[in-house]
Amino acid sequence: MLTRKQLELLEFIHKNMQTDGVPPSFDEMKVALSLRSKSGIHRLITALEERGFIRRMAHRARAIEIVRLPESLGGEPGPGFRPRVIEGDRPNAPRPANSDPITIHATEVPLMGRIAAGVPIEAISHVTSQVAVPGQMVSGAGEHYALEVKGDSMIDAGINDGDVVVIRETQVAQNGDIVVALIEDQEATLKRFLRKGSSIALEAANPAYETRVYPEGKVRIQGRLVGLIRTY
Amino acid sequence: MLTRKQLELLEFIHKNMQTDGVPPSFDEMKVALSLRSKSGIHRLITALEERGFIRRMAHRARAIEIVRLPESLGGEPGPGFRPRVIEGDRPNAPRPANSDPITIHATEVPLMGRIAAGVPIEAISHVTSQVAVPGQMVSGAGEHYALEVKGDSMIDAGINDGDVVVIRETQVAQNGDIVVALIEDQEATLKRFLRKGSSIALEAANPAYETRVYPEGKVRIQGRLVGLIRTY
DNA sequence: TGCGCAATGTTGACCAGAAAGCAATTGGAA
DNA sequence: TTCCAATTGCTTTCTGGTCAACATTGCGCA
Repeated sequence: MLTRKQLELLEFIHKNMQTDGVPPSFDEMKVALSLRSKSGIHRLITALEERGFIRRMAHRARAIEIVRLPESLGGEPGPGFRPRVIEGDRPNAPRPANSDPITIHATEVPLMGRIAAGVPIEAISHVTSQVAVPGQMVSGAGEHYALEVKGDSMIDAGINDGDVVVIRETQVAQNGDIVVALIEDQEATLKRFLRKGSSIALEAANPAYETRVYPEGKVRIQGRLVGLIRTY
Repeated sequence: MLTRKQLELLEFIHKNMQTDGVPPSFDEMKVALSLRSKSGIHRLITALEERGFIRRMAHRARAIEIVRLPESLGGEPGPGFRPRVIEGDRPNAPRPANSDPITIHATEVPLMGRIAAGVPIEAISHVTSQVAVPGQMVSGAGEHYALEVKGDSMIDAGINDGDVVVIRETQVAQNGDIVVALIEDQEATLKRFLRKGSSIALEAANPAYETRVYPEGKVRIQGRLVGLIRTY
């Protein structure tokens, strides 16, 4: 599955994680493989990702994670590794009867009901079902849940009626974040968050809706938008 | 199940992986089996893949993986063997190490590169990685794949730059469907499909882009949009 | 014995990927 | 803003994989 160079790099990353605790930077890898340019490393990394040995986040320093090791290295990936085996049915790609379940990097989050993106309709209620989401969407810390969007007030942000949004639970938000906000402990709504002095503006992404401004105490952030899933 | 030659090749690949850590190239296999041509190897490899003994990626150097070995070679491919094990932990919800696999209704589809939603950029290329998608998105028949959207021409349809779209392979489309269309066998683009008599209009969802009309023969539908995944 | 057929062997052309380098740009973080 | 890491574009060289066409071998069977 891997070429010599790819294997060499994977070994190096693995060793580095064991000794240093962190993945190496591109420059460190460059030195380790005696290259003069990082772009070579970049390509090897891409190849490793494509082959499913590592996972990474773009544009993040040292954001590499070893997902599996080739048999020849025969070891477990890093400590704390808990593979979550997900039985994925893969339509039209019949697996040989004897093969193991295919493992997919995904997670399931609870669908907690609907959220208004126009006039607030109803507060977050109970779990209605589970939705699978790609793993990278919920990476990092925090609890996550999903909501179905009702209304068209966020349409200019590419959030349509019927979309499912994935929310990370948090009490804080930065200017410009799209958040789930609970207004006066009553109504939950999905809006863009803007702090203006001591008040908070909740701005729709649709000129037909007015921005509403509340004093700080009236609004509680419940979560921040981290993903969106739409099925046609 | 296997012919003599196929078994011989499989044995060689296995030995090679054990000693070198990497699968042999076609040329190395050619030498090992005393052949004068790689194409014989190509056929044997194809046969082994068909019979489920190996897995591979087309057009990739040394991209062979042994999935199982015939009983005559002693069963298991080796300790530590784990097909496609990919991390999928749920942050803050650790499970006991010995827990059973959790079944999630999800599927993985190959990410095939980028697609222009503005001016066509590049045709669909090769697999860059895999993305997990909710099961219901790819239900029904057909092969599926994912593309990363470049450009803003579908922005009024809620498809933004950087979104990942999930495509079901098909050669036909209905009026109003959003499709991946290959224009003059050259450029792939994501547009709304509209048939007007014997010509086909590919319409952007952004007033800044013109609708382009082609004679029927110039446009080939490659797939239909069935889902969208966005990570913030 | 000779036919059909599948597996195998060979050649050679062709194209794509792997690897490497340098330069320029973008993105994130301090 | 400044720094550093990561990404991307482009080029070159070499290795590796694909494919079509055709020849050969060996086996089962009428």
